[in-house]
Amino acid sequence: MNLNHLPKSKTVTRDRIRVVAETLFADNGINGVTTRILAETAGVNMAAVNYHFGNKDNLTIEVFRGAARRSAKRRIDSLQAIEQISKDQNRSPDIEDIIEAFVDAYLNDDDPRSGILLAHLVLKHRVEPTAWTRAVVRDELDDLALRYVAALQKAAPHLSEKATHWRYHLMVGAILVTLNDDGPESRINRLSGGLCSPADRTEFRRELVSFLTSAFSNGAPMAR
Amino acid sequence: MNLNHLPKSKTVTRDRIRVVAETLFADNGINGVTTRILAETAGVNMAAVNYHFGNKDNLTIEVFRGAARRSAKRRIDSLQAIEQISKDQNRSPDIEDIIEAFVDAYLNDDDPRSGILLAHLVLKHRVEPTAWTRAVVRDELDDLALRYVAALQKAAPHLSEKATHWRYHLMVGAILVTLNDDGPESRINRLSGGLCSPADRTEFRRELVSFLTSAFSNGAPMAR
DNA sequence: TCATGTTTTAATCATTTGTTTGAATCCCGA
DNA sequence: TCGGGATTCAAACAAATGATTAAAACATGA
Repeated sequence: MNLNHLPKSKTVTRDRIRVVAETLFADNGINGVTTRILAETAGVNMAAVNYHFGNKDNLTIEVFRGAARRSAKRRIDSLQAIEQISKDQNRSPDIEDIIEAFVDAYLNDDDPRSGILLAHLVLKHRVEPTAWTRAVVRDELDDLALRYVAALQKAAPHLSEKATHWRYHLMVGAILVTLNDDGPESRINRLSGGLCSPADRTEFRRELVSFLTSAFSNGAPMAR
Repeated sequence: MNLNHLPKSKTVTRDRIRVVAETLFADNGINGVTTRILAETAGVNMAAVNYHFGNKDNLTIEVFRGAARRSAKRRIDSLQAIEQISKDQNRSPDIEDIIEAFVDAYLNDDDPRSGILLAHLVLKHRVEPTAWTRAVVRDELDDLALRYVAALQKAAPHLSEKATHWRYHLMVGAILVTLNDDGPESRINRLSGGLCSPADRTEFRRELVSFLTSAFSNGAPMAR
C-alpha cells in the first residue's frame, strides 16, 4: 500500500499511521507488523510512531479500542432496534434476528475489512492476552456481551442462564476462528474441495447464522 | 530397535526439553516461551535445545506434530468404535456420539493438559500460520477432519454437504477459542458472574456437547 | 521577516532472542 | 584404564526490533 500520493498536512501523519496500522494488523497480525515496516508502508519516519503514539503498544490499543468501539456501537444499535420492533409487535425477539445483528458487525458489506480486523485483534487477545487487551475488552465489549446474553436468554427461554452464557461464548469462538480462516488458502476451502469459500461473504453469513440459530434453538441434545 | 548402546543421558535431556516445552507452550503460548526460559525450566543448558533439535522451530514442530498425532489417533479410534457399534445395531451413528468422540480428545480426564496444548497450538496456527504449521495440520489433521465430516454427514442427512463442512469448521472454532479461555481469569467466568467455570471440565464438556449437538440437529434456522 | 513552538528525520542506543562456538566433561567399549 | 565420540556448558555473536536523541525542516502568528 502506497499512500505517498496523498498530500501531507498538519494532522495527517497521525492518521496515516493509524490507518496503515489497521490494514497491516488485519492482514498480518499484530506481531507480524514491525514499527519499521509500518512506518515504511505509511511513508513516514519510524520515530513518528513514537512521537504521535508514545509507543507501539499505545498505537495497538488505539486501533483495538477503535475497532471494538465501532463494532459494539453498531451491534448495540442493531439490538435495540430489534428489541423495539418486537416490543411494538408484542412478542419476544427471534433468536435468528439477534444472531443476525451480532454477526452483522463482522460480516457487513459496507466495511468488510473492519470485521476481519476486529476478529483478528480479539482472537490475538484470546491467544496471548495482555493487561491492556484485557482492559480494552472489559471497557468496550463486556457491556455488549451482557446485553446479547440477556437478549438471547429472553429469546431462548428453554435455555438456562448458565447454558445461555456458555452458548454465547461458544458462538463468539465459532465466529472468530472461522472469520480468521479466509482466503483461498483457507482450511475449509481446501477440505471441502472448493465447495465452501469463506471469501463469499453472503454464503459465509448464511451458513453462520443457520448454524448458530440451530445451536440456540434446542435446549437438550435430543430434539424437542 | 535397541537403544541400549546409546548414552542414557541423551534421551533423558532430549525428553526433558520436549516435555517442558509442551507444558510451557500450553501455559504461555509459543511466543511466550523463550529458549532461555525453556532451558532454565528444564534445568538444561540453552545450547542443548539446538544440539538436540537443531533449532526452536524444529522443537515446536515436534511438539505440535506429537500432540496432533496423539489427538488424531484417539479420535479416529473413537470414531471407528462408534461406527462399528452403530453398524452392529444396524442404524446410523448418533450426532451426539460423534461429537462426544470429537470433544473427548480435548476434554478427557486422563490427560487434561494435552487438550489445552493442542488447542493452543492449533489456535496459534490459525492466528499466525506458517509454512510448517500448515504442513503439520495437513499431515496430521486433514484426514481426521474429513472422516468426521463424512461421519457427521451420515448422521445428519438433513444437512447438505456444504452445510456439514461449514458446521464442522464452526464447531472446531467454538471448541478452540473456548478451550483457550480457561482459568479463573476467563471471560466467561467473569461475565457470567461465576456461574460458568471452564475449569470444571465436566460442566464444560456437557455444555459443549449440548451446544454442538443442537447446532447439527437443525437444518434450517426455524426449529422443526 | 522573524521568533517560536511543532513536526520530521537520520542516526544511534538498548534490549531481547535465537544461534553458534570451542572448550570441558561425560560415557562406553576396547 | 584409556581414547574417542557424544554431550554439556559458559560465553559470545548476530540479527531484529522498539525506543531515543539531537538536529533539521516546517508552520504559524506577531
